[in-house]
Amino acid sequence: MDADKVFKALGDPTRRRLLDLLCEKNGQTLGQLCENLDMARQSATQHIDLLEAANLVSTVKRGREKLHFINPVPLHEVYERWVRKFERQRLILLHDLKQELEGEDQ
Amino acid sequence: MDADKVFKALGDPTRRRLLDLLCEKNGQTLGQLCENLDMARQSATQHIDLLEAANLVSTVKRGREKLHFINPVPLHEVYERWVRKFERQRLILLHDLKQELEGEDQ
DNA sequence: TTGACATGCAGGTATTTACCTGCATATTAT
DNA sequence: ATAATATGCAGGTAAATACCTGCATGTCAA
Repeated sequence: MDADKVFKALGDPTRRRLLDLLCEKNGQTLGQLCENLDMARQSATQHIDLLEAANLVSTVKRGREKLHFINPVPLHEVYERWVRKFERQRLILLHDLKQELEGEDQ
Repeated sequence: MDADKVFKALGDPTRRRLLDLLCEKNGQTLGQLCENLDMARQSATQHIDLLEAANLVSTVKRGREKLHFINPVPLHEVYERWVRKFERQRLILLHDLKQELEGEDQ
């Protein structure tokens, strides 16, 4: 998993919209996705290229069409690497912050 | 939660390193963090500003020092909004993809 | 109170990003 | 074969990003 590519891919509203669109209906063509985007098809392609580079979307050519599918694995890995670690320390960290802030008053 | 700010903040190795440093030892000063970064202090400040804007880090002034604390809440919200949704559909989506690919061969 | 220390603020630059337009290619349908 | 359709490829531009340097401000300690 390339955390950089995954987070950068997710750090754009157009690309998150694309993932949401594919969540609603998987396997859509480029044209179908573009209907919901309000930008030139070529621009959408560039966004999709980044999603593919982050391995968040896989594509399959069918004739002249390109079908797009979500790959949830990198998001799962992001969760394992980043979220769980923070979750585990969540209460501890909040406790530290509270103590530090209280220390300020004394 | 501003997904854009959170993901953009996470989409940079220096900022993820900062979060890891704070995970190791919460409440570090700017100077302490900079010792581990290999860039000008002013550059590190700009990264920290983005982490603060994304609400991933909170700071407290103590005398001439600035202490930094992790806030795990936005990561939790990112998880709720983005990861769980995809996890839920994980097997279904892989099944869809498998079927689509098999359909290609026929 | 003066010097050392920790941080803030103001710019400047090179790279990356997010768009676009124009044209080329490949596939399907008539 | 030809026209319509779906996508690919090659550039060009404006804005955002990630660095930097230089100087200002505020705090502590001798």
